[in-house]
Amino acid sequence: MKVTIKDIAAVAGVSHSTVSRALNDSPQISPATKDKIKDIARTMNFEFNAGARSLSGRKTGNIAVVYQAKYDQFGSSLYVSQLFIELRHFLERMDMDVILLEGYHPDTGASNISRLLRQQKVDGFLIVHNLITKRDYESIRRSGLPVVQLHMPPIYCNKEELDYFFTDHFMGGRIATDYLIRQGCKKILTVPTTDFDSEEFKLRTQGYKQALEDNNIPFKEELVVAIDSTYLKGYYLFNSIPEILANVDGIFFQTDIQAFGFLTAARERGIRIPEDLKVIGYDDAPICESTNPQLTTVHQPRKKLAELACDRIIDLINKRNNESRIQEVLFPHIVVRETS
Amino acid sequence: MKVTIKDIAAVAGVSHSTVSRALNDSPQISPATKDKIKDIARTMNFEFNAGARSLSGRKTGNIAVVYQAKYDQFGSSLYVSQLFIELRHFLERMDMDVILLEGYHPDTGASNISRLLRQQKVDGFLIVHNLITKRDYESIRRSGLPVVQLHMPPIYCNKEELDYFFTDHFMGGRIATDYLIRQGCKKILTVPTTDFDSEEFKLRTQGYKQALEDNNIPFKEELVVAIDSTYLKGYYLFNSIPEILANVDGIFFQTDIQAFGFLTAARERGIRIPEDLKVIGYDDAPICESTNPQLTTVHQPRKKLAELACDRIIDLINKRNNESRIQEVLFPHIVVRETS
DNA sequence: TTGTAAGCGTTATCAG
DNA sequence: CTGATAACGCTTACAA
Repeated sequence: MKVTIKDIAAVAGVSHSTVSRALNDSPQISPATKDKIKDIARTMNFEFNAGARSLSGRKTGNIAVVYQAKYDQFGSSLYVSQLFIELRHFLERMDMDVILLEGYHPDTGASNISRLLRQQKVDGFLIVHNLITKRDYESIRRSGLPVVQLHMPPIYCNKEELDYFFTDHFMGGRIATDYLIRQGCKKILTVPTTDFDSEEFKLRTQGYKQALEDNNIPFKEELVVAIDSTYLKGYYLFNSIPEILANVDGIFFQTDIQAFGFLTAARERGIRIPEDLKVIGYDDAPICESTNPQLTTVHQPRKKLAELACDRIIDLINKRNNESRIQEVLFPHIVVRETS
Repeated sequence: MKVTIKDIAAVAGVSHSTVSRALNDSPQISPATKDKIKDIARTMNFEFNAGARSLSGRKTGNIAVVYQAKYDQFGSSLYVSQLFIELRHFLERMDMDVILLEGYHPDTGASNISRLLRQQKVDGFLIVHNLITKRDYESIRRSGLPVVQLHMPPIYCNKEELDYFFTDHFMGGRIATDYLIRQGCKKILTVPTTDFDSEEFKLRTQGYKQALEDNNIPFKEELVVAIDSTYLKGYYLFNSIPEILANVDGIFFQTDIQAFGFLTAARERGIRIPEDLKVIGYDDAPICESTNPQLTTVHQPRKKLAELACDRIIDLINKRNNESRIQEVLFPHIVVRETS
């Protein structure tokens, strides 16, 4: 039923090792036989048996994408889920399958990374998760498998030891704030999220501070108000901090969904945006174009990020340019729409 | 470095086959040695080598989840992505890894199902996709691997041949409409999506018709208006069909996100909901609680669905109760909130 | 109840 | 350039 290299060998009248070499493009096979064998393989609908291949020391054809499930589909996880679509997209093009999982078993807390390593199920790790243990990074390193860290720096591992592709969250916060200042805002509120595990929001807030300083605007602690990354919390911001909002002329929301909720509430109250108050979001989620007015936001180059990460991990798997780490921090940029 | 059953055998002072049997819970091994071996395996941090295991005819430990990527994160794919979280959740508890992929290669259109089959990379298929070819279903059947169809019936395969777990979309449309009628609505608009590939919306519309008929309300073609499953299309419904909306006292949106957009527009126009107009959505997405007023909607039992499907595929993989198909259609139910 | 040995499909080493 | 052959780690008759 299943066709193996031996079946092909029989048809081609050669040994199975010749078939293996031919299909793996070994230089020691003559072009003629190579072509013949490849033809036969194609017509017989041959695919390498994944188990056998991995057993005899070659690739599994699988990449683990390790992420952190957050159950709010509308918060930061929205960005991650979009990023994931891009990742799978590139990997599929390279004929890699994706094993998607969380870092730790939901019940036992056992490390999925260490399990996959011992099972030898994958050829590399793409990590979109900042809370992987030092121990796990070390296990991966000992195994010799490649890791690429994505989106955010790890907390329990020195990032210099890794290949990584991040977006510059500090710069994101800075350009967002600077943009509002250049639009004439003087009293700017920033709204990070209450997801305190994520370094990214701290960085955006630092960028916010930096922009204020650059423009000689004194920083005020009370103008940093963290709320959950949900529509509803954005919506009810007027209820939770009315005095602050009354004295503000610009808001930098650190996720789009918060801004979305806020915009709805603002319109109900007749607040004119951007005339009375300018608003900028973060992520450039598809939802931005849906708001009314359409949301000005900070775009994170998720597609580029995914592409770089996939190219890199494939290179590492194939031992190309693997003597040194590649570490890139991409700049976000502002997408000007109607709220600013 | 990697620990194998031979290493364990050496420590335990038995043969590697005894170790294999013990760890696989073979009845022919004495409880004493079994315990001893399991202990050693645990302390040595042993895991079966996935490649070797699959080669020698046993399980890969992988399940393919085949879905259809839709790039609008806020439409029907939202429901699917939530369903996927539930699926992975259950499978992870059973120590299965998930290979998530689309049915067909984005560039070549080659079947991923047929590839996985030939590569022998997975133990079973969970299909959340209605456009898989007949040919692929046949390949799976020939391979002897289990398939469970989820959420929606396949278009190119007779569903009676499969194990499946669906929600009853017809009934969903019917109860939604019937509920509006019992709230006093007489002229009810329904808004399916323009995703014409998906049978589910046709079924919901049929359910809508049935409810009208049950209540002796004449069906009118013009009261079925398909729009994209986006916030914005919902929002602009007033612009696209003003006359129709003026003469309607209830709306059954077939996805929540459409209703969400509509509600925003309605409030801007001072339309009182539910007093002037009652609205019901579909899916019970997290966003429902975020709308103002909160959206009454049809809840699809996604968690239950995921659980049933995972249990079933595990049973099938282990050849339990596999003589006949299990086919279940779950009923959705209404979650009453504030728009009705 | 346990051990021995063959075999799964592939790659790699060594001859020729 | 090609063919035998061993090896990868595991399961499973078959023997004991």
